[in-house]
Amino acid sequence: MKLIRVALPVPLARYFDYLLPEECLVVKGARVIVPFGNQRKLGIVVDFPTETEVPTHKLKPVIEVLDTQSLFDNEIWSLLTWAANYYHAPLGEVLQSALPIKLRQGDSTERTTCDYFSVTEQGHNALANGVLIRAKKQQALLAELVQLAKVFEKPTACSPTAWKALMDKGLLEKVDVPFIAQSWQQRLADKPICNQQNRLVLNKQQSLIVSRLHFHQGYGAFLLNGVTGSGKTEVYLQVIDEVLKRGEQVLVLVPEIGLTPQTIQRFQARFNVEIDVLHSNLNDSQRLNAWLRAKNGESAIVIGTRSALFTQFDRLGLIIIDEEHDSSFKQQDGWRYHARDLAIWRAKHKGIPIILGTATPSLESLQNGKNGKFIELQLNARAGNAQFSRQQVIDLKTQRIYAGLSERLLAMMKSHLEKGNQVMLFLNRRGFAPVLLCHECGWICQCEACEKPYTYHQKSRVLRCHHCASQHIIPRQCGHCGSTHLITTGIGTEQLEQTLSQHFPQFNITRIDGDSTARKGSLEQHLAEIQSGKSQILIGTQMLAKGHHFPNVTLVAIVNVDSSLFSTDFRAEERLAQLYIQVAGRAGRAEKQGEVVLQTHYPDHPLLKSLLTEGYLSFAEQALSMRKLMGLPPFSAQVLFRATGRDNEKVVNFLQELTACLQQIITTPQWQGFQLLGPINAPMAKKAGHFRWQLIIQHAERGLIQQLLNQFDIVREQFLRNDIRLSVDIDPQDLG
DNA sequence: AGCACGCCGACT
DNA sequence: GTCGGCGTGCTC
Repeated sequence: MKLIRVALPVPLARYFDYLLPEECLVVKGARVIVPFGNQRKLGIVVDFPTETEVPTHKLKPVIEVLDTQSLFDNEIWSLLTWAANYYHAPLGEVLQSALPIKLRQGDSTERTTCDYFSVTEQGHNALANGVLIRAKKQQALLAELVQLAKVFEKPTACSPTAWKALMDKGLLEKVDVPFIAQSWQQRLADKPICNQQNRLVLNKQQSLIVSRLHFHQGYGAFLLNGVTGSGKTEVYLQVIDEVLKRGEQVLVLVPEIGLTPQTIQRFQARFNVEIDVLHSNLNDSQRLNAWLRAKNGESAIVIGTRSALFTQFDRLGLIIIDEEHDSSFKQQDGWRYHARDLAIWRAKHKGIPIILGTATPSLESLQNGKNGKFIELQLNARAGNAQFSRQQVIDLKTQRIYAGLSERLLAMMKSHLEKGNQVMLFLNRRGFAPVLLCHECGWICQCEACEKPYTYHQKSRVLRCHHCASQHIIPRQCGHCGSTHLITTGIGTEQLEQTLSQHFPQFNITRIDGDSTARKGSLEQHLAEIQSGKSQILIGTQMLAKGHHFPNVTLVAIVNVDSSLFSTDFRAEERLAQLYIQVAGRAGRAEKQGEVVLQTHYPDHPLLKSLLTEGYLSFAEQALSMRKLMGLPPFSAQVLFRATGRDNEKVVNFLQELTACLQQIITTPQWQGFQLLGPINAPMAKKAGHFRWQLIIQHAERGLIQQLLNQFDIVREQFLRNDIRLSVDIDPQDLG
């Protein structure tokens, strides 16, 4: 019997050893099914130890070996092992998160034939005889399908009910075609890679950048700082074109909701090559397919969000991160990796260029530009003759306010709407009102589990906790004094919608937030309403700001910026500035003068002033010097330890012990310069019934933090307890 | 993380 | 009497 060491998807910082019959062959990176406690689990083979510390009677044999080859090529294996190390996450979890769900469940990596279909003879007859005359949808679909090749894959945009009806009637059948992998170049045959007629003429700045990237060899991180509308996408497309011509593949990472149909269409219209878009509504088989296609070199371009970073390629030649500053590139649960940072690592080790594009670079990336780690490229000429938006700050102190809207803003809205234009309002609070309280005694109706006020939802007539998603009926009486005089305070998107519908009854309103888009496809539906001009007033949370182009919006307002100006999170101002610039870019495209409005009680706030009068880069400059003064990132690296548990006392004590232990380590001279911030209450001190405390470790040298954590990993075993959970977040983005 | 074992409260 | 709550401990 041989020994194999297996990484399992459990949050334990260790591997498990199993017995393997001598005659069984298995390689590193293959999947195995193993017994684990009284369950079976799928693990990845990571090593072949010659001896083990586990007493022999505890060793169990492997149940099944699933692969004869590793599922991970060298490139991705070294990325994942490095990442597991850097983010102090169990390798088992990291490896599995890089596989499509089907492979995590033990499915075969063989390409199946089940995705191929063909129209039967009956189908052709039915179409000719007009049998489907009363089933218009089916008729149309079938007519479309006969246009395709004799054997085809299921079209992505097709009604599932019509498809099923055709299958059930036997007009359509699944065919078994042996699968033959074709590289994207073979598939392309003699068609050109790029549809030249769709190419736009580049301005001087754009062509300089394209040729600079064209002549670049090997690794290089390019920070493409392009103001909204300056033609970033065209630069991407032309650089991609060059890479494809060399026979190499391209990976494009986009933010979570930035994957707009418009962007995808633009890629598809430009290139004749195979493009896989890792959409949120792909099913597991489609994801597996896309994963295999990229690995085998069948697709040329892969576009996807964060997790698409772990796609393997036959010949990867370029990585693009669009909207580089976007916080959705940081995974917020499980192992908390930053896809942008890992993408840079990947590009560096692969020796290929990476483009980080944005109109509002993160302060981290700007600093990397200054210290020479990134090459900065500027695009500041707006394409076409679109004008810059006019901006205005409304001082709420002197204004009468209706549901958060000043009289002045209402007047501006009226004038824009009456000219037939659209108006967009941002408010970062969904629901009707964030607080329900007693007018007699001040009692606040709050969620027991999180100790935060319930948000009042008027339409669905419930109280909802936005931190744990629990619901509560609306009480008729105060829970403290019994008074029936309960009132709401604060304003949410729902209330804004109500107030505006009273104010502007002649206009339609579309609201886009987590509540109105919870149903699948409803976001797309709402966006279509806006696009078609069916509604004129648009209300939304931050999610409305990303990527969508609404040419008829001429007035954009951020209803309240004050909470961001005085936040405990040092990144809040940066995010506000990014939102503002993104939003300003939404107004006044298409030759119409746009207006952007901020409402605040503090119009003289220095960062706000520099943002408005001198623009994002000078805001960033000022924000960077403040960060430097305070020793905050990017001038230091941070690690956040978060402890959670049911018993508040125990959690505090635990984290205090841990802090004391770290304190002990860092008092020696070799560990100078560390700062321990905490233990302090996490911004969400109680969430879903668990108390949360956190500790931030900060040091100017990233390497030293890593060394300390490695040192600490040894001691960490002693801290393993089951009533308290400890999570580690390297380079935390959200201190909440 | 899961899952089993184990010990105390409100139900047929 | 038992069903089931979650505290504690373990997984090669």
